[in-house]
Amino acid sequence: MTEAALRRRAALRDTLIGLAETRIAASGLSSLRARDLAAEAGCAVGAIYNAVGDLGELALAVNARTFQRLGAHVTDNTPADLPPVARLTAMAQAYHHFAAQNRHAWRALFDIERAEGEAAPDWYLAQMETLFALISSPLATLDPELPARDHALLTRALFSAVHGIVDLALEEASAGVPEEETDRMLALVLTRLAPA
Amino acid sequence: MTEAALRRRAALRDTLIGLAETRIAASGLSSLRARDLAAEAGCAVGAIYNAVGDLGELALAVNARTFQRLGAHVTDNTPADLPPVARLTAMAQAYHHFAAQNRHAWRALFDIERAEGEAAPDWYLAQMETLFALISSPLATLDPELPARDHALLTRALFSAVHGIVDLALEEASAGVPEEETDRMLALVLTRLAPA
DNA sequence: GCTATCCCTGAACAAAGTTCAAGACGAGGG
DNA sequence: CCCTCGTCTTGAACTTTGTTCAGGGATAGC
Repeated sequence: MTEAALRRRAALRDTLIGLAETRIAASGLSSLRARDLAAEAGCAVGAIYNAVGDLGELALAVNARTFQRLGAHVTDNTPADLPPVARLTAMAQAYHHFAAQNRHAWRALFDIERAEGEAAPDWYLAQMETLFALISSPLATLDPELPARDHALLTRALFSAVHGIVDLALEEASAGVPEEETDRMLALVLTRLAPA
Repeated sequence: MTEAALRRRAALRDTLIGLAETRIAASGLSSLRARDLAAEAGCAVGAIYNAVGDLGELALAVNARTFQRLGAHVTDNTPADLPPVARLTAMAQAYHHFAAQNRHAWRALFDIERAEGEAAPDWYLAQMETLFALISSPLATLDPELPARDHALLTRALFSAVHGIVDLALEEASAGVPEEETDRMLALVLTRLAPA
């Protein structure tokens, strides 16, 4: 394959990822449709399968971008000079706000179903580690006595707990649970979890 | 419609729910297919749509049963005479075990996507309340000073946190996270959350 | 300018949910 | 016992969607 052909292919790939990102942000993962994409990108349906493996791969590419944005958002909204509990709370609330403002894209992060027993892709695990690392350090400051094993466990647990609270809150946001309430929930839980 | 016809219809409905339950338990929500069901039930595809509204409704019926079983499992595996923190831990671990032993059915509880902005069905909310009530009472014992508002918030938050921990743990169970580790995580979190 | 290669096109295929015209069936009356 | 009428059942057809592929067209190398 020649240079120019490779570039054309890559360009189409980028166009498609961009379109997919917009679509997912606007209407969710399930609104990703091959024919729509082809129409928007001005190419034939078949061309999509030359640029990306299939729609699932396209969704994964969007998820990779979303993960980046999520990580950046949390980092940017977590002042470095806060005491540990406040830091953890700020991070959790930043996570919450990102999820609330990017519902569809955020949902898509967890809605892609892997085939039974298939492992998560490496970049996904790496991104998870990045988020875990953010949690890990204030926890260590807070409680230097904690055995390494428990520390790792608690890190994961904290992330999962925050994720669960945000998940169910947004699930029922239609039922009128206001965002501040969720923020208070997060603060409440983290405050209680924090002191050893 | 005559008596007998109504009974036949109800019988087919039950058959279908049973088949759907088995299928979902074995291979997950996405393995529910109209043609397969018809073949197994020994009827034509069209007949399904006379017995139940559509496949989504069938999945909801299965979820209602799963919710019953989940509630019973948690209740049955939570000794009444434990001190509050131990009670909460026992409940969380019972929740975890049910989810682990009934992965597909449990997943289906949360995998049905409601249309944007549509409220959850009443029986779903009622079942949630039942689970919340189980959590609420040991929390009250533990911390009678907590304002009612915070108490309600903390109840929801606790449930969500446990749910999140179980969810991510099972998600990555393929990556070799053993069940005991998750049980320890739950115990760790609840122990820390408990004392005010 | 020729040829060989590879890409793009869009029609076709394969699932899957859902609908519907037509026939079968059963209940009630003659 | 048979006819009639309404209802249920049937399975083919329609729809939507992802994916493939044969064939035409462009492009690179000579």
